[in-house]
Amino acid sequence: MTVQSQIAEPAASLHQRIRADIEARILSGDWPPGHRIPFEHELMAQYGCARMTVNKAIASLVAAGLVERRRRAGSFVAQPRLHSAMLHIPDIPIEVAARGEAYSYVLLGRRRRLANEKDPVDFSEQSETREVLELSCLHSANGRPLALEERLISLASVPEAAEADFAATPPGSWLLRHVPWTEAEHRIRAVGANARAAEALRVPRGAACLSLERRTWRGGETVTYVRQFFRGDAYDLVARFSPQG
Amino acid sequence: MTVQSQIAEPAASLHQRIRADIEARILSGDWPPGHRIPFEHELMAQYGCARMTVNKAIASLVAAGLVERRRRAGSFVAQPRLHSAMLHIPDIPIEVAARGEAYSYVLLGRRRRLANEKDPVDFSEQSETREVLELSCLHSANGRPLALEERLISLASVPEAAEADFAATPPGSWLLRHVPWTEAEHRIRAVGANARAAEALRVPRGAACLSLERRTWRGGETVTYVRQFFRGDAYDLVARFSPQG
DNA sequence: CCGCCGGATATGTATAGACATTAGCGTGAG
DNA sequence: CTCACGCTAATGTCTATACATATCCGGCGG
Repeated sequence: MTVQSQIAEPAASLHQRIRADIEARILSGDWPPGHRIPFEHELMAQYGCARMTVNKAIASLVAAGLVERRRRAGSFVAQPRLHSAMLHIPDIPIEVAARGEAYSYVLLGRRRRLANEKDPVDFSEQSETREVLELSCLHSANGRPLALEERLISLASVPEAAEADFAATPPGSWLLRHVPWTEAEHRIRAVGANARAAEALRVPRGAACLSLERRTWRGGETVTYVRQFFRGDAYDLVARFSPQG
Repeated sequence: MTVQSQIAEPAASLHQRIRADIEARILSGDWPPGHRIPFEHELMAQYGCARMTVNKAIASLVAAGLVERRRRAGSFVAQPRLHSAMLHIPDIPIEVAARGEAYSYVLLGRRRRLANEKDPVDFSEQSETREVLELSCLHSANGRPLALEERLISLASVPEAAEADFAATPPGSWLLRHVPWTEAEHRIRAVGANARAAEALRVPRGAACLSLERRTWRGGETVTYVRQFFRGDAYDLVARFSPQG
């Protein structure tokens, strides 16, 4: 439990400040999923305010899905939800299993190197080392190639990744479980298979593939960049959503 | 202003009931965007409760993006936001214009007919008539074909569509502006261009295209089904999002 | 006719207290 | 030792009140 040393934005109202303080603790990983946040009466004492004020702050965190409350037990940091109602970050093994198919996976390459200008993401902002882990792997369902994945992981953001066994666990699944993220961007395109993808996916060159690029941030820091080529005939992305969050 | 004749769910708490009542008025179109909802003191009187209770109800509608409040002026139904922070329903003319390109559009076909079993959506649940408007059109940017669109509009849900001039306004843009929706589902795939798409988009057969299928509902009722084939080399979908709405 | 100013008004925030509800936990009975 | 029961601590809801703050609107003066 670290000292309350957050940047402490000049939030307008007290309940916003309380909310921001708690949110910062959660997003920083200081309070991991499952952690019990202080009781209302403790926060009341800490901030010297009425319970309604604390309640309003926590209620907005509940609305945002960051916190879950249980009577008598307390309020807890929610488990990160892999499925947002919107377009989510798919965990391929889980998706394949959900369709009742057998998932398999091969690690094709693993290299530790310095980031350079040709990389599709700029890792240099965040650290001088700029070390990245470059991985490539192939996901299959029922023995049939499904997706070729090429990934960069920032070792400045995720030093533990250097020791992870990506021959056993796909890097996407590992990251979803070990690294909280605050923002992501998908870029989805249809492309013809290049030589490398054609060979890995066992399709003719030029066959339609779905290219899914994703950048993921934690705070302002790039965590990972991934590009996945899916066989066009074997995968589709589905997103169900409403006009307002 | 219709009589309060909603289904009136057995909501647990008073502020939830107030919220649900207002939400129902908004989603039904009874209170259109821009409409001023009753003042807090009016709702207080109507429900015989304290202002904090009304306030809590309206605050949750603000959080959901359904309502905007202005001091001294009152609370208003928010304009539907075309861009949610997530994957939104793209309005192609606007997207093309935003890239600084010249948008053009041709209506290729328009037919009024009965829905049948071969349609990718089941329109039969909602009405006996099952009449649909079948449209096809081509979107271009700088004179270059961008997307071939095939669409079904339920005339039971949107009778006004029968009179709309889809030679002048693309059906997607018209619908976004005229019909509120409560839920949508995207299905995104990479496919090789079929004969029809190849000709319209002026690409070789089998060239990679992004297929975007979308079903849109209002309440439980299907409003429209659309399938768009984008040239793979001319379009990509971008979605930026956070773990929780 | 235009612009400035002040009051009225609706929302924004916060308080202190009250009662309801639920579920964790310890205790006592079997 | 185990199970059931009841106490109690936590959240859930609501009230009545207070003051702060932004802004629309009308009126007054130039």
